[in-house]
Amino acid sequence: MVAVKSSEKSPERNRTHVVTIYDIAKRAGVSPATVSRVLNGYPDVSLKTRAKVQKITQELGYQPSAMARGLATKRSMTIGAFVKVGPDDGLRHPVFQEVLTAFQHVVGEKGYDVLFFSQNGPALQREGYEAVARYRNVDGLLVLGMPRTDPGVIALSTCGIPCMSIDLDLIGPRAGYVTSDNVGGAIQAVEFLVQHGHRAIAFIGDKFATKPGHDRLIGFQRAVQEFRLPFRPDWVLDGDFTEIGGYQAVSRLLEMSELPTAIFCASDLMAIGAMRAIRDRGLRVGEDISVIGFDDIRPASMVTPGLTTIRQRSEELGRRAAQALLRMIEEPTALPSVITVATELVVRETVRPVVPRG
Amino acid sequence: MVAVKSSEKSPERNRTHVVTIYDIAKRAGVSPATVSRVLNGYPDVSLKTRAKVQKITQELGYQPSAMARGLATKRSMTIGAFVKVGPDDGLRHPVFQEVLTAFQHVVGEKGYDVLFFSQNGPALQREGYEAVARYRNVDGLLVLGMPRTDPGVIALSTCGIPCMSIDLDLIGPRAGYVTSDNVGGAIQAVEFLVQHGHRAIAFIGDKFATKPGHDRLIGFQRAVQEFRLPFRPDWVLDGDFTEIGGYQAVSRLLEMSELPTAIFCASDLMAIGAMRAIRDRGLRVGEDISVIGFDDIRPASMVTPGLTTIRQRSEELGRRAAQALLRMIEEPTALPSVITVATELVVRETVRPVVPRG
DNA sequence: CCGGCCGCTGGAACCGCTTTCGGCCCGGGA
DNA sequence: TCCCGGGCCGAAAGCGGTTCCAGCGGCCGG
Repeated sequence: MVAVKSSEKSPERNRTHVVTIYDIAKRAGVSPATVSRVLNGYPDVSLKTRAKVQKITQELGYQPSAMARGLATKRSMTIGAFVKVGPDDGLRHPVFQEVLTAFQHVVGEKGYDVLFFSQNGPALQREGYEAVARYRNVDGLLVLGMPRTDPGVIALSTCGIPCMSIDLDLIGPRAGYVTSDNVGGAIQAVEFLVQHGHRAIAFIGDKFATKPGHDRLIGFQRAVQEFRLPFRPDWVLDGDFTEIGGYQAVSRLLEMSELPTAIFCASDLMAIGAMRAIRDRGLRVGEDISVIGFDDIRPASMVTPGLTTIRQRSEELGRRAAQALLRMIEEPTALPSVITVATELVVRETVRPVVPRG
Repeated sequence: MVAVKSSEKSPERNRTHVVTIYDIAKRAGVSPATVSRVLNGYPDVSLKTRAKVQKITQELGYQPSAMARGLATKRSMTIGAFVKVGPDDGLRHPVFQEVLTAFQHVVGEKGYDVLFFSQNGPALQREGYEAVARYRNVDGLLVLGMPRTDPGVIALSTCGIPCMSIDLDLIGPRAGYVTSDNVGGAIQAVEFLVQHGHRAIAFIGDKFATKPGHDRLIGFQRAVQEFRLPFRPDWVLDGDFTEIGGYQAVSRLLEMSELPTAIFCASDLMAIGAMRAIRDRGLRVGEDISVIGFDDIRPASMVTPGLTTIRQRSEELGRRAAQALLRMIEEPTALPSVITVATELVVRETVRPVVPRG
């Protein structure tokens, strides 16, 4: 009898039946529509009904379902993120970490969660970026450090989903981006070197696959021109934006017959590699060869001597991207924005006045 | 006429109507059920129908909807992640980054994406962790570095959703965790110090809010006992697991009348702070005072002298957590596992043989 | 020759929630 | 007194899939 009773008279307490708004409705003697209304805070419900529904909602331990809601609403309160993966990239890259935390913080306040797409998943491999984003029904997209060489990534700019990218110039009707003033920052770096008497300056960059790499080289060249420095093509090397790459590039550089007095590395990681290369060569960084980096990642302040560098305001990058994205999501007519945030010179100890060579 | 035609004769091409399996079904002259079957690769569909449906699916540019599928299926192919936020935590913490990338990599292969819950969102604040996880219908949970002081976090261990945590001992019917062998690692560290003749050893830890902090202290104490070292309570200090905390703790330490010959820091960040404090005090790290850290984060190899430390195999932590989680998700009867992964000593330059004091 | 099984397919009931449309009731102005 | 408008609420049609169940025809064994 007990068994019968429990399975017939209170079917809503069955096994693991999740409680729905129908359960609430039945128990409160109202319609599901009304329950939905109070749950969503619509105004046109009498105080009495509202109170009753809320009470029962509590009692039953009701939990809404994002999937059901999303299906009906066509909004998921989710931001999808494509972030570059690689040995020194993605979650592993200090700049990106800051960007991401800041980003998540501001979208989080509005109730969004962020979904990291796995880039080795079968779906992405087969269907491509846009398909995955659409599949998950994300309200917006963050694209972080992805290479511009991937056509699938470029396609995101025209897919209609609001989209902000960082370090990649995706623009489209619903796509904008934010980036540091990389060329300005590079000029800043060279200028600082020049102020210390350096005129023989090498540049370590990347294969120009990334926008920052490209822009920083542009900035370097522009500065060379502006300050009428000698330009030596064999002094611009590829360091792949990694520590080891920087090490190798500078090792090669130091074997040349004629040496620069300063090295501008387009990333701190490369700069740190460069510093090691210099030391391994028996030279002193600062005294013998000045080094300046770019990014101002955490380790820059930890190494000795402290790395002078151009700081990216990563927290601001993330914040601005988030704000712009939210705007695009919330007002369908909002135009996409391209935002560039200024860099700032942080001087530590790796740049010293040039001393005349023997 | 044209207008009429386009709005009456081909309603499926209306505005932005997303194409559904019904559209495919109609066009292929089959039922939606059949379409669903071929889309999901069920075997019981004739080759002819299958081919036709696939062709039309292509033509129409059909995209499935995760929300609809999830609603019907009760699976979301999503792993939810709660990761600690804080100035030196979460995405910003080097160990966690490795863990996360590895984790995402392995779950990604199985088609899962990972959803980072925003911890400042209104929902989480109001409803709590479990509610949010349930709301999003995640198939599994990753809990990373969350404090054990939060009852909401503890509750996750019994919420029924498969759950793996790292650096936090959540266990329950569907909850396990993976952690480094923190006490073993700490013993390893002390042992190495002892082998170099050190007997006066200080310990910098945290407020014991975190499991790693707690366990490393336990390990330290156990080692002290084992090697019959003098135990000085005033030589165990709180460094808050941050660089600045380590700096401050060691600064205080160095003002004492009697100094240890070596310092064991329960994290590399603190160790790096410690190194700076030692230098600022006019002492040389290594020569005057040895330092050993824990974690082996990237900067550990970048500072000079290179930091000797106990490495956490973070990549393995993430991988194992992912594997265990997948197992729990895929086989409902799988028992939760608690996994501990061994640490490994990496010797660089901050530990030197003790020299007798003046 | 007939019953039954098997391969294939369609019908339809969900999954849990939102939202439009309209109805009911009540108060107030004409 | 009648009508209109507004506050409150219910019915029902989706949103896009999945899956159980039943049905149909053909083939095989008895």
